[in-house]
Amino acid sequence: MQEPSPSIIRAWGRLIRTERTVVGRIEASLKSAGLPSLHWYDVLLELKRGPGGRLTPREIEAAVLFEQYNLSRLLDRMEGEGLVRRIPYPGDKRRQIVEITDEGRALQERMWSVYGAAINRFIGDKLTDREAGQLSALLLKLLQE
Amino acid sequence: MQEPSPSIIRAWGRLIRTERTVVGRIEASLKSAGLPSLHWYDVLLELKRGPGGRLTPREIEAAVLFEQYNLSRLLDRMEGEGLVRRIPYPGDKRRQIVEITDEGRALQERMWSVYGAAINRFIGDKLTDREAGQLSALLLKLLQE
DNA sequence: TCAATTTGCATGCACTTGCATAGAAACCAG
DNA sequence: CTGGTTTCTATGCAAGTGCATGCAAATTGA
Repeated sequence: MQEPSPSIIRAWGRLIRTERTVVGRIEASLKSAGLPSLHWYDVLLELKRGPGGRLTPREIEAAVLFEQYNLSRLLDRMEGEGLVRRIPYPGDKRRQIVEITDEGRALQERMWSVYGAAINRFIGDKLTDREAGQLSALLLKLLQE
Repeated sequence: MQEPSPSIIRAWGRLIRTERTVVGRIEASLKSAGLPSLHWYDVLLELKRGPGGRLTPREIEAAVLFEQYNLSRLLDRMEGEGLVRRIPYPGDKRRQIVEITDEGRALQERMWSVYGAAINRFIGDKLTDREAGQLSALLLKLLQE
């Protein structure tokens, strides 16, 4: 095997470590405010953005990169909390539509007030907009293919 | 709350998504080679680097950013597989020393041949060394504090 | 048109992680 | 010293995740 170059290895290590650290900090902010985790937020936000606050599980899955079975059970829990509602998909009985409830919208907003502040604190305060743009561009290269 | 700027939000989203995607690709490489996960590798590598192949759990924890209870149980499993050995810490009966075994070293090497190749493929092929350096520098800023 | 395949979602089971806390040893302040 | 505190590791229990597979509905193709 051709050894990866030191700068590549370093970048990879930093990517993992940084993600873990920043996610940890942000999750801690949410938790200490008594709010659920980022996964819940991701789903709520996607739904809110979807047409009429609705998406199919497959669409959510693609947007947030969860496994099908994990999303299925996450939706169970969120439905149990009254944050989303599953309704039948007209014309295809295999599929379903997930719709965000008013309660779900309210939670998304409450979460954003904490989450947004955490993003400011743990990212916004550390990078200029220009640097953030550079970072996004570099990360995009890794997503290719 | 002061809304985070769009470029900050975008960078944050990319960070999570990229990490998730690349980790997923690399884990898939390991799995399809019948090898254990990155967490195991991280522990093996830290130990191998430690003096005499030894570290305390706390040292490993700090290096790899695992939770104490998760590391404790991961070490149980690794010890069960004969990759690692726990030995008493002289002079402090609360503590312990974890030592990598020959089998552990062998596994670390087998994993690296797959892992290193995956890093090349999923990162090395997508970034120049110069870009990797820029990425590391930007991520380092996020780790500060 | 209908058998075979694919698609969408759910679920049993084992494994892993999070949380709280236990228990033992070491440390520290008076 | 010694009683209270801190440090280090382990663990019971609940929650979350991965894997394989199930079932039902839709789609495909000979």
